[in-house]
Amino acid sequence: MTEPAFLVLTALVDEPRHGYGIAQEVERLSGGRVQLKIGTLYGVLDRLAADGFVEADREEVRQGRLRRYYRLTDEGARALEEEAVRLADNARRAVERLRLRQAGGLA
Amino acid sequence: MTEPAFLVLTALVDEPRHGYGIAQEVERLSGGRVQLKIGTLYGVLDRLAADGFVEADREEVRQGRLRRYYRLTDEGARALEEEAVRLADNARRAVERLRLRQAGGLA
DNA sequence: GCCAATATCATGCCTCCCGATATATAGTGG
DNA sequence: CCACTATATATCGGGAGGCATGATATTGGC
Repeated sequence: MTEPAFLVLTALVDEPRHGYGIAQEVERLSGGRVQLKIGTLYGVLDRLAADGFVEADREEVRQGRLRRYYRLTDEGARALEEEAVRLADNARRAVERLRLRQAGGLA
Repeated sequence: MTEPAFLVLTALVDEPRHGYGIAQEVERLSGGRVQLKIGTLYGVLDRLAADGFVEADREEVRQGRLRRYYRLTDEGARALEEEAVRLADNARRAVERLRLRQAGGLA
């Protein structure tokens, strides 16, 4: 799973959000580092929907503009959790090795 | 940084390795989950070298076959560490939210 | 002559990036 | 009231980058 997809799923964990809201939440989640362009976001959402990880929640018309809300499916929550475990494992192993390297390099 | 690139850098933290050795170490590191094809691996190595994250260490001829060893540069070590922090952050935030969701869902 | 180990190359696909476009309403000037 | 523009949101199309995969080259051992 790519980082944009991972962050989109994370943004949908607590509540359904619409496209613009997801983009803003992803930016917030990543500390401003990841700023998904709107065009990028909808491609990501389409793929996640095709995988069954998110689904349409409802549509609202807010000030004449359509808002389509997406929510995380149970399958999406499972996939996100598994991916989070992988990321944490990868990070942990890299950090462990880097520590050993510094120790060895200084000796 | 993509996962293949991340794992290749991690595989080179402790000592220089040659192509086949990197592929085997990546498979071991990932618990058998990531099996880089040789063709994929060299593309990843080329890009990492272009970024200055790895460099050629030495070449050996072992049983008539060329072995080209690569080593991690200091810049590569820094990049790996930064990426590890990002991965850990992403994973931590996702897990936190998922926990809250379960708590909320069960209430 | 065939097999194993290792590296290189070519092709295609998938995902992302980015810019352009569509739409409806609110607001603003005439 | 009408035209124009700005805003919020969604959609579409082209292009680039990175990975997957299979084919090819090379050398020594059996």
